[in-house]
Amino acid sequence: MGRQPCCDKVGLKKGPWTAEEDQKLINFILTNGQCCWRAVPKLAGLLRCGKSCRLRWTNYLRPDLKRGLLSEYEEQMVIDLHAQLGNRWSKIASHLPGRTDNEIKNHWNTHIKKKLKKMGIDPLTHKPLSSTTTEPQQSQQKNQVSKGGLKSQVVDESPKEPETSLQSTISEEKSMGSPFDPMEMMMMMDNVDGFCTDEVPLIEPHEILVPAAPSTSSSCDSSKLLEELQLPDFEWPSDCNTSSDDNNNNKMSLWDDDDFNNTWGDLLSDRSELALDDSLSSPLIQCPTRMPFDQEYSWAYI
DNA sequence: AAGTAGTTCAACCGCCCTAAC
DNA sequence: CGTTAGGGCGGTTGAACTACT
Repeated sequence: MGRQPCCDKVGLKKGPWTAEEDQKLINFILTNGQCCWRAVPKLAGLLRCGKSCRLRWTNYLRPDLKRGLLSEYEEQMVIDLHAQLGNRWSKIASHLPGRTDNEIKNHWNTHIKKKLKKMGIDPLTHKPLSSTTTEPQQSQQKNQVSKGGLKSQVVDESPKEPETSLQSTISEEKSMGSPFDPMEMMMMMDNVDGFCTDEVPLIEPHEILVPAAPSTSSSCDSSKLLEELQLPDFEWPSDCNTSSDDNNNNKMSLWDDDDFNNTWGDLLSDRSELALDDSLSSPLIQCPTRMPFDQEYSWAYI
């Protein structure tokens, strides 16, 4: 007896997301926070499976995402964390604010792997290529194992480190005499960004945007829901079409980022065109208090 | 300019884990 | 305690883009 599919795939759309779909998803999550993903497509009016919505949100639409290539810092961080954690991309990503596991995985496969090979380092073992077994054998092994679903064995090819904290793994790394000192890196990032990534939990948008979401919100009645919410003062520009608007820049300083402006800005700028419920926009604009995350965590690392 | 090969990355697939029943 | 559903994760795919011939 196999598992039932996560959703009824009949009639569901696949492939690239359109701007309209993005906007629907964004509006829904801004309004309701992240609730049951399975219900999201239905409630948001999307012909997508819930999983697809979650992926789209976490990998692309989340406002706290950095876009663009990884910096030198981040790249080095990924390399070191990979040496410690293996292909546990989500764990690696959790140490890089604004980066997704998918993004890091892709970057690893397309850039870092090559880079390491060029440097004569085996990307799997992080040891000089000459001292490791040939890669074809390893990757073959890996494929066999992963297809068999025995993930614990896959992990074995990376250094043994089941669930130890980064701190301890870092000390191991230090004792191994790695030229790269991740602790130092963390300290540096701490200084640069004003927080230590280890200490700051990644903020989920529902925590940010719907801090007072009532537990009885199952009905997803936005007008009622919004009355109960104390939404942060996002001050969405009422008219984003005026591109060189300084006020807008100030208002959007949290996400002072081209990509953000290209995606969210564009999407939100034509809210009216899609005949959105006014109740969606007004609380966001009128709510007087700016949330603490704004100052403390600030997405300004973008 | 056209064709081909290589590269990138968003999205999908299928398995695993875990909480709820 | 077994079953089920939902969410999360890592691996893979394929369309779009770029570089090269």
